[in-house]
Formats: sequence, structure tokens, C-alpha cells
Amino acid sequence: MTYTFQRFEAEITDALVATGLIAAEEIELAAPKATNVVADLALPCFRAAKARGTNPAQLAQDLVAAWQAPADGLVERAEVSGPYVNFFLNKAAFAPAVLRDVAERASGYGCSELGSGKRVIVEYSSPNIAKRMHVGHIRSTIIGQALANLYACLGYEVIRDNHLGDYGKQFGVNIAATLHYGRPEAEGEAALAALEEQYKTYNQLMKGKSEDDPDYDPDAELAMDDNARAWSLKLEQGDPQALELWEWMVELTKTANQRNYDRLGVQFDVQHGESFYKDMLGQIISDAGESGVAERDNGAVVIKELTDAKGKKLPLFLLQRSDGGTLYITRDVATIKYREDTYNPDTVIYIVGQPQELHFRQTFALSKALGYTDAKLIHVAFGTVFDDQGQALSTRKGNMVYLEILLDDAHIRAKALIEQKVVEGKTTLTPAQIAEIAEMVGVGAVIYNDLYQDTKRNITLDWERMLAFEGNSAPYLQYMHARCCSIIREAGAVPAEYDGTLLTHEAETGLLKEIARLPQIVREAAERFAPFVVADWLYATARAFSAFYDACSVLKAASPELRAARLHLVEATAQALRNGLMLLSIRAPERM
RNA sequence: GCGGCUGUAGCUCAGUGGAUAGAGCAUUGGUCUUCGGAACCAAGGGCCGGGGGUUCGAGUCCCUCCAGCCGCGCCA
Repeated sequence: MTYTFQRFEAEITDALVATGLIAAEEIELAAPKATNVVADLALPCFRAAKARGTNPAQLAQDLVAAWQAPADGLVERAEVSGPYVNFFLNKAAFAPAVLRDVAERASGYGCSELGSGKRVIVEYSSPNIAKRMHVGHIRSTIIGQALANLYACLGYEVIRDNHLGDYGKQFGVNIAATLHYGRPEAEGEAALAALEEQYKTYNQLMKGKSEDDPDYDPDAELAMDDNARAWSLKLEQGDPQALELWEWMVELTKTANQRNYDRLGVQFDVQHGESFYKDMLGQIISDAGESGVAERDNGAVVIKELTDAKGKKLPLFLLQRSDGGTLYITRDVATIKYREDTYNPDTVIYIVGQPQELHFRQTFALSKALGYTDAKLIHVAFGTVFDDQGQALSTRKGNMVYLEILLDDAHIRAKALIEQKVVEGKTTLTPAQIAEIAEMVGVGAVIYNDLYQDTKRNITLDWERMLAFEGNSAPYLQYMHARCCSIIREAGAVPAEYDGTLLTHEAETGLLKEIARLPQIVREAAERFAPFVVADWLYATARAFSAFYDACSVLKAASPELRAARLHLVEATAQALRNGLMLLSIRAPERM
């Protein structure tokens, strides 16, 4: 089906082409950015006029003079404005058309079949085994889930892949430390915290940074480092003791993380860790050698000459350590080959922090050089989170923010506010409802904080902003949705029959125009890998509803017919807001 | 040194070649005998980091300089 706003655009294009004065490919319609212009779409005539040797204002006049649009269509009129032709919506036709779009597709409103037959892999979250999830993983998890939702909404087949960090030398440290200190007694996040502590202590000891430690032994440093590297190698070679510990830690971590994923509404189709690709690593290295891109250097396998997609030379990097162990990039290249062979994706999207930008340029370049994939490889590089002192967050500095604690905090804060509303008599809720809504609102606030702005920006940790319940925030959006629901509840029933042409009030039209934009917003957000485009739209739509709410009474409308039409508008608003929020994995309570 | 990202209102950010650059927060003032005030309306506040260029037209594209964050062979 074609959405109303697309039809509006198509009608204009057809009518313009019918004048014989302009060709379809010369027509670029855009909503005016300037606030003093009130048109719904505009055609700048500069380029077409130049091609014809006439001046833009003249062409605009000629176009409007020859203009003939269908009488009962969506275009009310075309108007000359200097070198522009401005087009205006037929409000009476527009309103029922938009309401029909929403009613027909309901929870699928905004979605389309644009990507049907195409396959997208989204790699996101990707926490490390034997570590708690912290702010860095929050970003990847939330952004990735939103992008997966967006592509699914566009009809793509989406494969959500949690690429767990369960390998490499860091894991050798984990094994060595566990053997050194024993397995922690605790369970869940507490067990992960204990493992982190062991890892940290061992690492410090290994690097000789902890002379206060009673276990400190200067002579042991080198031996311990070698020991950790040896364990990472043993793991690669399938040593039973290493494997047993590895399996235990993977299960422990997955179980602990699942609770966070459930709260965030995050789901995966596959959760292969890096280790899953271990049997392919030898082939990657030999392929690289045979193709000539890799060479031996002091026992290691090195890539010295490689250019990225833009033809820029990439710095030298290693594919295999001199002790025979592989590296992060070896596994990532193997992963690409595996995905190509298994899924044949059109696009693979990686949601990984900006500091790894070079890593992915190298990974993508090598995969292409070895002919492993023809998919589009996209690195969505999100910015770093800093504390209010401008310091990067780290366990070592003690300023780390863990996911579970953040969500709990948001929940508590939301709960306090809801309880206050109950005391004030603004809403009626049972304790069980309060707990459920506090979770939706608190978690929603956290998610929105990561999605409301362009993901590539760095973020300064600001608890006030993160848990904001006013202005451009998730709770504001949820509140507007709850208000819609409240009106419908109060109304009793929404009449099946209504006359949408009655919705011509400025505030009504403003709201309808926002609702009508959702389908193109979804497309744009996916194309740009930018969930904030949806967040922007949600906020604009919620504001438009709020303005409508203020200007037009629904239940006390001037006539029963107008009341019925407005009820349908409110219903459509609720549906559209809900759909937008769902795209970001934010839940929409009916009361709060 | 090379490379990536960023620089727009006091602060946090939109603006992906079109008309007089927009939001939130903060500040100031107003609205409401409320369909839920987590609201609405309004005001003040900008050499869009600097300088060149391309174009009918540049916050947007190119070059250059400056500032901040990040990355660059045996971690991930």
C-alpha cells in the first residue's frame, strides 16, 4: 500500500509532469525549512530553469499557470512564491486518509515491505564473558536493538547476533586467575563482580602494579603473563581444563545478562561468541598468505599493505601472534566469512564504539580483499561515555556505571514520581501496577537517553538528564500516550462511524501531519542507521498532540460528529506513538 | 607524524545544497472554574570554531588552519 503523504507527493509529481514543462527527474520536492513559509511541500525551480535557459521565477509561474490537479485529490492548490512553487494539502481529504492508514495497519503503521527478500545481520551488545555489563554495552545493546527493530519494520529479514567476547588473551587471564584464586561462591551479577575482581588483581599482579598486594612477587610477573597467554592458546587448541572453565563462565555470564536483556526488551537470534569461529582461523591465515596480502615477520603473520574502501592506506596489523595465537581481527574476519557462507546477507551492521573505527576499516578491507563477502559492511560507531569530570569510565578508576544498577536507579526514581501522582489523586493504581509502570517509565528513560541524539556523539554522564521526566524524554512521550488512552477510556466507546473531513482545526491538521510522517521517518532512520530520527519524530508528535489537547476538547466537542472524529484522531495518535516507541523498544503504559 | 569523530543559543542537541538557522534544559513572563500540569503559550538569548573556495544559493560540499575526544604490530 502507499501511504498518504507519498500519494500527496505522487499527485504533485504527476500533475507537474502533465504540464509538459518539467521532467520527472528534475522534480525534487521538499518540505520548506524556513519557518516563515507555510507550504506542505515546495519545488525550487532553479535547476530546471537553468537547463531551459529561463529564470526560476518565470518557470514557477508557468508551472502554476499550466497546473491541473485532480479535483478531489490530496493537493488543494499550487502557488508561486518567487522561484518556488508551493503546494498545499487538501485538509479535508488528508485527515480521513491518514486516519485510514493508521487504522488499516494498526501496529504495523509506519512499516512497509521495502526490504522484503533482503537479509540484514545486526551485531550488537557483545558483552565480555566473566564481566558485568556496563555503560558501554548499554549503548551497543540499545542502539542495536532499535536498528534491528527498524529494519524488521521495513520488511528485511533481520538476524540479531550477540557476538560475545569469550576468547583471546583476556580470556586466558580469566582462566589463569580462576585457577590461581579459585571459583567464586556467589551467583548472578555478584559472581561476575567477583570474577572481575580476580581478573583485575591478577592483571595488576601480572603487570607489577600492585606492590601492596601480599601475593606480589616481582619474579612472578613474566611467568604470569606467559601463563595467561598460554591459557588463551590452550583454549584455542581445545584443552579440556580450559574448555571446562570457559563453558562454566559463559553459562554464568549468559544467565546473569539475561535479566538485563529482559528488562530492555532485547532479543537475539544467535549468540555465537568469538570462540564459535575458532576452527576457521587457520584457513583465514592461509588464505591471507596465499593471496599475498599477508607475510611472515618474526614468526607473526602481518598485513603490511592494505587500503580501505576509500583507497586510504591502512596501518600495519597482525593476523597471528608469534606464539601462534590469533587476534581479535582474525576472528572478526572469520565471522564475516561464516556469515556470508551461512546467511548470504545483503548488509551486516556492527554496533561498536568509535575507538574501534580503525579495527573495522581493517577488518572490512581484509574481508573484501580475500573475497569473503559482497555484503555491505557498516560500522555504526557510537561515542564514548565520560563522567562529569570528563574522564572515561573504567573499573580501575572506580567510576564505572553498571547496567543493572542504572536500571534499578531509574526504576526507583520513576516509582517515587508515580506514587506522588497517586497521592495527588492524578491517577489510580494498585501497588502491582505501580511497580510495573515504574519499570516501563524508568527503563524507557534510560533507553531514550541513549537514542535521542546522534549515536556518534560522545556523552557526558548526567544523571539528571538521563533520568529526566520532562521535556524531550521518554516519560513525556509515554505520558502523552497515556493521556490519549485516558480520553478513550473516559469516552467509553469510540463510534465506528465518523467523518474525518471535520478535522480541519489548525491543531488537528498539525497533529495529522506529524502522524503522516512516520512511514518516511522509519525509512530515513534505517537508511541513516540513526534511531534518533525516530526519537525526534516522537517528540514532535507528542508535542503536536499536547497542543491539540490544549486547543481542542474531545469529550466536550461542539457536536457529537466532531467528538467522534476527534476520538479517532486520538486513537490514531496513541497508535502512532506506540509504534514509534516500540521501534525504540520503549514500552507505552496506558496509565501512569 | 598519520587517521577517524566532533565544534550551531549559557548548557545538551536537531538542521543529510534552498526562502528570515530550530528544540529541550536553564532564565523571565503568561495560560488553566483541567478530556490527567510529567502540560500549554510567549519573551530574551546566535560573526553556525577561523579563513579561503565551489554554486544562482553554503550551518550543510571542497581546501586549509585552530580546538576537543579517540585510534595507530603480538589486548579486545
